[in-house]
Amino acid sequence: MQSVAATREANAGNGLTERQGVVLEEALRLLVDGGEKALTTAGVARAANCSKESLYKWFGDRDGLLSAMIGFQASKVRTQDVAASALDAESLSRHLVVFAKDLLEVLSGDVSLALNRLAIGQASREGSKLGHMLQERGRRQIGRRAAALLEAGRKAGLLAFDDADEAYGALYGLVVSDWHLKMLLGEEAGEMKKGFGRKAEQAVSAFLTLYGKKV
Amino acid sequence: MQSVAATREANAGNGLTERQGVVLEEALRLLVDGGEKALTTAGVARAANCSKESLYKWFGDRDGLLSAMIGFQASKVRTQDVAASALDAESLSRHLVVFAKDLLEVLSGDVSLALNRLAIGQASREGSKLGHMLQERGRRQIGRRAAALLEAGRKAGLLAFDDADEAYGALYGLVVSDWHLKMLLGEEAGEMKKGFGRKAEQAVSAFLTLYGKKV
DNA sequence: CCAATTCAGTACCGTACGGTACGGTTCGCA
DNA sequence: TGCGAACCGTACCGTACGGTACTGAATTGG
Repeated sequence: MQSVAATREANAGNGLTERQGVVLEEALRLLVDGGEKALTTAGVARAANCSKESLYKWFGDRDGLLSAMIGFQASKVRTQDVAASALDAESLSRHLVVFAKDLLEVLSGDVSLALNRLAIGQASREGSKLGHMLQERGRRQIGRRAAALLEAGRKAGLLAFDDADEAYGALYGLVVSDWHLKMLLGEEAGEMKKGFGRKAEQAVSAFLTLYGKKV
Repeated sequence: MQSVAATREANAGNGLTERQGVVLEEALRLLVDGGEKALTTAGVARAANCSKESLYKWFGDRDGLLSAMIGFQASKVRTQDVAASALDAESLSRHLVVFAKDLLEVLSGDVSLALNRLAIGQASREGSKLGHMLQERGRRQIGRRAAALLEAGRKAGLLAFDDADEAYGALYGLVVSDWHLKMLLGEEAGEMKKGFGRKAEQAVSAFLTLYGKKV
């Protein structure tokens, strides 16, 4: 995720130069370390060894910088699709557990938490532009991966549901419960991560109880 | 919830004078309307017709004001306990649906969303004091109500679970899914509220499939 | 009727931030 | 070698905020 290759790809996808990518990386680090309050234009310029003038030239204003940060980070996250072939009950369960663990890992990541906090903090005013962006470019991605997995399960006769969104909502809720909110509120994520594996398996087991086709 | 009686009770519980309660009420209104950025000391003083000096005398500093706002709001929410007697399968289900609807109503409330956004925004620095406070005085309350309900269901032989926290986590996840996050990110809550009833019933139905004792 | 307390209203101070302007430097290119 | 674009570093400006100090009015208790 943090590799130079991923960064370069993200730049290309957003029409950013490499230098600008480095600056955004540094801005994200500042945001993760100190929250929105630490994300000042002067601070970013100092940390990235660039001038404030360049920041305004590249990103317009502070909000433009925030948007660029979200877009930049989102374009670094690539979700590989699962081969829809050869699904049996056991492999479906395994895929679901992997998905659940990935979901928990993503949601508990430093940068994800920081960006969500940022967007939530700005949600009151300004029509929640950042919130929509985060929703669209972040959650939609992982939602599509889940939808594909669920659809494959149904096609293979292993899952039974009418509304895919409803089924996904149940899966998401069983996996995440209120952990995301707790982490957003500042609960130490370090100690929670140990329980992710067990939590993911329990959630998938419950999900299959609800939506798995009886055998 | 917004009645004068509730306000007075909240004041008494926190050692606040009536005047201070009015000020906090006004501060909450500012926060709901304009987010944290709109919650300036001068703004609160102007809106509440008090002096900044009084604000600092009563609450110490800005953080003290924020803490007082959370404590004030939390002490206005009273969760009535359910009579543990006369539980049959149908009444348990009904109670669970009511709980689920209440939960969704609370989480989608203006003040709740604003305070959660506030605490989340401050979670990066400062050891997330507000986050813990919100967690302790807000979620714990409703968590206890749910725990009591689940325990009553188990005592009556209607529910089967080993770990009450795990069962509550499943119930919470099924009910809330990712709606809370979406609302925190700024999704219009107005249109969602119509679906609360159906959502609550579906969630309870799923929960009973998982944890209801077979008959 | 007076003294003490409380508080509203305002003015004030230091600071920090967003945004702009400018001088100096590097680098690519003709 | 000369030229222009890009850019760093810094200085600067206006504003807004947190927090403090002061003044005058209202209230209270004796």
